[in-house]
Amino acid sequence: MSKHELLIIDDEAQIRKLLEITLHTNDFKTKEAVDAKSGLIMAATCHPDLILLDIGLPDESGHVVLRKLREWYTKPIIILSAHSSEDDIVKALDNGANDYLVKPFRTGELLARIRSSLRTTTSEIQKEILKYNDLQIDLTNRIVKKNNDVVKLTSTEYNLLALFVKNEGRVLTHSYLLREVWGPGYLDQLQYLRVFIAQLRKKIETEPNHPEFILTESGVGYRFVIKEK
Amino acid sequence: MSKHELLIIDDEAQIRKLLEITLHTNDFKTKEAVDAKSGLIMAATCHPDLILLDIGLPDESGHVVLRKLREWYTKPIIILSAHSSEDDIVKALDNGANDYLVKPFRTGELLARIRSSLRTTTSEIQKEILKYNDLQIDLTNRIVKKNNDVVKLTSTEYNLLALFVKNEGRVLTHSYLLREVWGPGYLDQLQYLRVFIAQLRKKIETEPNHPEFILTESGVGYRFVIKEK
DNA sequence: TTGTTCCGTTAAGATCTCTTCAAATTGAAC
DNA sequence: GTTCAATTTGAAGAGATCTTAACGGAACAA
Repeated sequence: MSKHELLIIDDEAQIRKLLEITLHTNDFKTKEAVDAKSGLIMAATCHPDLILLDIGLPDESGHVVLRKLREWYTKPIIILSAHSSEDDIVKALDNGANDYLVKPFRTGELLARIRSSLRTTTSEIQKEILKYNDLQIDLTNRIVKKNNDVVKLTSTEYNLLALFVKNEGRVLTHSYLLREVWGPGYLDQLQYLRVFIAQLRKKIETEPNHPEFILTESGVGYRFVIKEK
Repeated sequence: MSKHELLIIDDEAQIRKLLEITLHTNDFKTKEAVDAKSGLIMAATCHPDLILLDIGLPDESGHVVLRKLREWYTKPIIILSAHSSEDDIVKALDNGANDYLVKPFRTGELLARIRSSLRTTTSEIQKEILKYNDLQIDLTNRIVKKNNDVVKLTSTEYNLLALFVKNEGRVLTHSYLLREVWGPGYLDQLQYLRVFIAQLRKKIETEPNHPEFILTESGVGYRFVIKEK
């Protein structure tokens, strides 16, 4: 689980401290800003995964900050506010806020709303593209490229490669690979593995007979490694 | 602006009536269900753009309904509940709810939260008209053109194409396509998919037997790609 | 050296999956 | 009910993928 970085924009030191402690104990990283101006700058420079924005800032209304952020910032913004009037809430939500919590808020609820917001916006986009020298693997789109050319893999070849990538650096035994890719009924079909390893190497290795990525661990299995150049 | 269709799952006739009136005057279409069982069936058959779910249903807990919905339903779910305990809220949000409103709620706020939820999940395609070489797709008006001639698509064909366009470059598995276009009860009707892919290709591809846009990923699904020329 | 074991490579046939066409069925509009 | 368009079903052939088996090479021990 990669740590999400949140930006807190709030002028009250007490609230910032509370948020910081709560968020850190729940595995989030935080950045903090005390007013609108520094908040906008910090959002632009550190690209947080989510912004907690106080609506009552000293230098400028949070509503204005929200509009300015939304000109370019597409990730979730949760409003924290002492005002609970319907007008404020509707205005904030229509200006692009993802959620609105009235102070004093319950920390458990805040955390759940943060998780919910992060979930909905990262599940769609969350592009997981891995690059190993001239080999590039896009796990969400199921695309593999070698020297920027798309490599056509069959479904079994892809499943095998994905398994290797997810266990980079680790030795995967013959039986583990067979079980995961073909199923528990194929534990003795070692030959399948040999054939498919050969095919994969032919497609993704620069020199298939001197493999750089898929190494043989004789008598045990195979290992996918990345040699940094 | 195309009308969004919302599904209301609530056992109180009074609330349903209130929601119906509020939503209709704000340009939403609604469907209604009075208990968990009919709610789940209706969600599966009419594919609403958002679900308003009461947590206190007569036949089954809303939490259970929420979990069952989230096994396949990916669009927003907003919880309406008489309970305001933090436990309930956190549980619902962590089970996949996008928002949680405590009854009695303010209708203006509800509407703003609905708009906010719909915005985040449909914001992907803001471009009005998409142009891919000689293929042109207008998602807001449901018009598709090939070489500037309007292509007549049936509703199923269009839904399929729209789904591809929204997920350009990504492999969409057979089951995903079947679930999104036909519904979760059609996961084994692979043949439907094959027939409709063929029809779509005949209509939008220059050479239907050498597809340029809709590519086959044998054993997995299909992928919509744009080859920059 | 010889034998053994493990691994890599290749290619042909078997099998699974996809495409295509067409007929049957459904459902909506009149 | 009739008509028409759309969807569903079925079936044959084409295509892609998997399976199998045969062979050669490398590593290692006797």
